[in-house]
Amino acid sequence: MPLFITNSLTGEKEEFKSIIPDSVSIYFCGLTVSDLPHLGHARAWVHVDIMRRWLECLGFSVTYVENFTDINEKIVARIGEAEYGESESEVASYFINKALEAMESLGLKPAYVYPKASEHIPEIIDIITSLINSNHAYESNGSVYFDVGSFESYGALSNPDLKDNSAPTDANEANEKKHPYDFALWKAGQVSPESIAKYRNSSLPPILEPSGDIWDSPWGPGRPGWHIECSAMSMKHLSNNIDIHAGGQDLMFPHHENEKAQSEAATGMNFANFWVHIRLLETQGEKMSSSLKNYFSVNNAISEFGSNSIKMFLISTSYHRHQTYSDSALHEAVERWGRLKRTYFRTLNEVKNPSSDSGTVDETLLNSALSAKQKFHDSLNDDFNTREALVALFDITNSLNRHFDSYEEYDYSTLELSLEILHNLAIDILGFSFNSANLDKSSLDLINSLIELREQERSKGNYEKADGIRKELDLLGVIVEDTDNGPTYHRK
RNA sequence: GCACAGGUGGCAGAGUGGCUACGCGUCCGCCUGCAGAGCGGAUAUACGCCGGUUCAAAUCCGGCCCUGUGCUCCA
Repeated sequence: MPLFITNSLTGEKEEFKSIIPDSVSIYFCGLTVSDLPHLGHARAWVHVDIMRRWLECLGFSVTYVENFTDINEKIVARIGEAEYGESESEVASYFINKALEAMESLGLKPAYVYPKASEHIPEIIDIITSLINSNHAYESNGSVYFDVGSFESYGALSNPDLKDNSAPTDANEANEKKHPYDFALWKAGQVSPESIAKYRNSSLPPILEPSGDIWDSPWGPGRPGWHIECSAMSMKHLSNNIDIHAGGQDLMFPHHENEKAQSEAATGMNFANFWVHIRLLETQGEKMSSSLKNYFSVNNAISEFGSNSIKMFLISTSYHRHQTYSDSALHEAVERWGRLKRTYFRTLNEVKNPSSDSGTVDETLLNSALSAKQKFHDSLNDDFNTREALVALFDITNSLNRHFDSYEEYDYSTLELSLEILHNLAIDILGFSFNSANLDKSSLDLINSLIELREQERSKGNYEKADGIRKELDLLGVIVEDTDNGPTYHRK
């Protein structure tokens, strides 16, 4: 079964074909860095990370680019707040570092490059100039707007009602534009105090002077529009025609619609062949977002539940359906991850310290492992259905546990094969990590001697002492479990 | 209002014409010094509403209701 991806442009699941054989370009519309990344961002990241890993697994060489929007009124609004910084660029780099940290703790594969809007002003000016020259854009009072009427297929992605002349538009821009849907490519001057007032923390002194960084341009000093930044970065770091342009569902209009229009008007080429939109994470009936102040930051979530459990939660709903955050859903994810991990280590410990080999192949286990692998592949090929892929993983864990509980002697060759499959699917493709942080040698020695001591007490029947030691270990974050082959432990 | 996506058991969430979803939770049993894990079984009469097509509909068609997102800050 070949890979099928839902293309927002057509609304259909389409067979994926890359522009260049064996090579895929992906651009992901990254964060506007005006706040800490939250679980909603993590959801998009984790799903795109799996898409990228799966394409690599299919044999494609993937060039993955993810930008940071570091020019934005919301960033300006936070100047002088807490330790964020005294200028737009300082605030932006503070939050960029936070985002990069969050990505690392989520175990995401790094992008080929993380371009920043502020470092692409010459490219942005070049595109705007060519749009003006080809009559797709016009200058007005030192600002430049894209002329929506000049681009025939405007609206193909999001289907807005262009006849609606009452469409909401920025009051300050209304007089400068020919059509309400025309959008700014370049905005004259700095950010006005009024336009950031609503984003400014009310406990802070208001910013009274026009502020934010500005750059020179043929139309006078000003700032680039939001949409043109991504066009410039995508074209520079990938090409004029890329395979996949991904982002959150909330970016479809106006951001992606406008990116597509201006890019295609400028180059005459299809900007992206596949548009992929990740549906949003909701909490209590509304989307999780910085502006609604209902978010759970990635770092807080990870320190409370651990990176793997968070990932388990986020991929337990496929990317093209929205997901609801709740405590019980998180709890379920913690349990699901625990089940996967425990079976993995149960098998690994057995394979590392084999007892007697049955010498026969457990056909049930073998077939289950092989068909689960196939099911996993089919699931990801079916529009990256991560929930179905997880089902395949649990098919393997169930078969392994059943094998252990059904026989006295084990089929080690199939155990090893199953373990290898489990490792490949869970680690290489879904990006989980079975290795908890490494302990230093003295901690390991301490744990081992405590476990040994507990065994001695147990063998003497001193269960009270043994349970006390188990409790101590628990406080150290170490869970001891007694099995037929002696005690094992894992970290919380 | 317009556009798009959804509505599935206690929860969560796959499934696109006939076949137990996986899981979490709850209950019972086995195992165990205990705990945990695991296994076995049970529970859940599930498919928003109303029509239609069909031997057969959660699945296809039509209408309606509801939810979310977007409609110039947003993953």
